[in-house]
Amino acid sequence: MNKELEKLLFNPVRLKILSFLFTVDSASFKKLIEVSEATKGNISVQIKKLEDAGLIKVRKKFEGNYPLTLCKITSKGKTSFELFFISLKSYETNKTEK
Amino acid sequence: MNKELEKLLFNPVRLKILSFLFTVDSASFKKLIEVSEATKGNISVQIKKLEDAGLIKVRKKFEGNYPLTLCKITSKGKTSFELFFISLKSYETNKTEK
DNA sequence: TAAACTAGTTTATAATATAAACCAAATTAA
DNA sequence: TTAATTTGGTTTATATTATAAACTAGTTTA
Repeated sequence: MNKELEKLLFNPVRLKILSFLFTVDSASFKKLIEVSEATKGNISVQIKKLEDAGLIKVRKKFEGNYPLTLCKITSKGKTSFELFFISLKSYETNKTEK
Repeated sequence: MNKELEKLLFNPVRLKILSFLFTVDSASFKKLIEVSEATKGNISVQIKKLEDAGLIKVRKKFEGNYPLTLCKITSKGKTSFELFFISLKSYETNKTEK
């Protein structure tokens, strides 16, 4: 996994978003606020970063009268998420060598 | 695990340092540069942060004619490191719920 | 029609990461 | 012997990032 990608995912808010999208495949802006416990402004920025990196796809539409932002994980997002945890393992396994 | 601590460990360089100290119990500044692949300035700052948080203990002495900075993980550091990975699990387990 | 709410985005500021510059002393080379 | 280089760091300047606050644009309610 490349450095850029690791840096992107080494952030609680982005990792929570991606982690959640891994399970549900699609979620609203509102839901992501709830899941990540971050502010709206923060979520807005982090969604954009994940989108720019191609890890999620964002679709904006209207639900009734209100705007609705829907986020979906991409296949790149899925493999990146998995790779990230594989790379984390190398930190953790030190524990067993104590 | 509290928010401050999580934030402190949600950083590749600091996590690598702590992770390594978990295995060896004591390491030099030089060794930590090698392990973390970060610059001297960066390591210097991150060591201070880990020390301020009480996760590592730093001892400065002379080895022959040269200064030598030795870092050692504290018991708080050990439990923090373990707790951090336990909390990460909650992100990762989403994968299985797909 | 004014107040409050929804669903966001933008922006200002504070915090952080990092490289670069620096320091003090030791070593080596000229 | 003195100038250049190396060691083992620290400090600082700058760029990046995170975040809250302010804002946008429209909707609903009273």
